[in-house]
This record gives sequence, structure tokens and C-alpha cells, in this order.
Amino acid sequence: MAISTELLKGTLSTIILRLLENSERMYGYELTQYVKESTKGKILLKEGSLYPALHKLEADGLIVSEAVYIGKRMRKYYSLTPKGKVSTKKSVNELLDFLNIIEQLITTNPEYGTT
Amino acid sequence: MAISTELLKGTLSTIILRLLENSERMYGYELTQYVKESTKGKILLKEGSLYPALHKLEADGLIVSEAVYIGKRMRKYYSLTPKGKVSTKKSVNELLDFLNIIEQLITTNPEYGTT
DNA sequence: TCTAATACATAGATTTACTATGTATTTAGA
DNA sequence: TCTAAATACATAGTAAATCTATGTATTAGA
Repeated sequence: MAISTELLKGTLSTIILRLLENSERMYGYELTQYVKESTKGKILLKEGSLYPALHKLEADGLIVSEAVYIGKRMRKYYSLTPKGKVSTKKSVNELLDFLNIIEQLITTNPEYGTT
Repeated sequence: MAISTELLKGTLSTIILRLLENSERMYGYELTQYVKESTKGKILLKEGSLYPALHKLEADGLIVSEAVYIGKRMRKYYSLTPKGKVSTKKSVNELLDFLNIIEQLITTNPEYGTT
């Protein structure tokens, strides 16, 4: 059962940043495969989502790319800029905060009718 | 620090369903206030988001409304339909699943360079 | 009296990820 | 050897969700 794509909204760029924080550098296709494997296929980053997201992060100065050729095939390795490293911590914290708040909201059983 | 609005995408209808599951019935304004208080102001449901979401859930047959007048002022109480109750369990489970997957994805430290 | 809170509603803008499509190289299998 | 699948990038246009902004109206409190 794949996760609804709508749920992913707002989290994609944070996920990318976080994965780059954990590695020296990664390229686009590698990111799609890593997410696919580590979530057991429950989250699939589509190319139509990933590449525009990478381009935006680069345009915002949070990541930089370096083209590397494997034979004739290009890879664009991305890594965090200093600005991106700062931004990553902020985004990850905000996302974790959000996850906890939502979890509390939908798992707690409020006592209604007591007021 | 309020939670980024983008993160909320895809979760709003599940939150609404879940809150209705926990109570006999709730009206729109009550939902905004409940979420605001129980998340300490970190999540603010805007009217422009909430009311269309409620209308959509009703159009989909997951909730039903009953107008009640307090003096001359209308309240529309919403409650789950049988179909809505089934759907709620599914949505909540999917959302919790999603929260856990994302949390794992951004908190685990993969060992890179070992292959 | 007048402002804030209560309570609904919707139009249009914005954001984000998607589908669909395209190009090209490399690998593995029939 | 040929062909399909995998690798690897890219973008145009679509769809979905929430937001901002605005509107109406009632009620409570300073």
C-alpha cells in the first residue's frame, strides 16, 4: 500500500535536504532509489517531482550540483551549501515537530462534554 | 513558531474525520478552536481551508451536517456517516503509517559508502 | 457604542507534486 | 545480436489542496 501522494506535500524538500546532510553527495536517481528501498516501496519519488525540487533548492542556494560523467552518461551530484546546512536543521526540526503534533492530535482521546 | 502550512496538505481531512470520530458531533468554528488549543497554536485551521474541506467530505458522503440555531446564529454540526467511520479508520492508519515512515527516513543515519 | 469574537461562505491565487513525454546511454538477457 | 529494462537527466501541462482576501451576519463585552 503506497502512501498517498498528497501527504508528501511540503515534506519532499526536507527529505532531500536531510538525505544530503547524511551523505557527502547524492545524485537524483540515487535519491529515488534510496527512498524507495529504505521505505520498502511505500514512498516513491517521481522524477517529475524530484528534479524540479532539486532545481528549486539549487536556485535557492541550498544545494549545489556537480556534473560527473560515467562514460557518456551524466550524473549530477548534489551537496549542501553552508546555507543549506543551516536550513536543513531548521526544516528537519520543523518537520519532526509537525509529525509529533499531528500524531498527538489524531491519537489522543479528548474528553468531550466535560466543560 | 507556527507549522508551515504546506505540511498540512493531505492531512486536513484526516484530522477532521478523526476529531469527529472522537466526539458525537462538532461544528466548523469549534474544530478551528479545538485544533488551535490542543496544538498550542501551532496548527491553525483557516476558514478558507476548513469549510471547503467540510463541504467536500459531506459531498463524498463521509459526514453529514445538521443546522442548529443558537438564537439567530447558525451552527452546522457535522458527524460521521457509517461510510465515514470506515473511511476514518483507513485514513488515520494511513496517516500514522506515513508519519512513521517519514520520521524513520529523516532520523536514521544510513551507512553510506559501505557498498 | 463599538470592537472582538462567533459562525458561516466562496472566489481566486499559490504551491506542490503528479502524469506524460522526451532524450540518451548502458546493461542484461533471450 | 538484438531488444527490453535500467540508468539518468529534463520539462510542459495538469490536478489537488490550502491559503488569502473578502463577504455577510449575530452576539458579547468593554
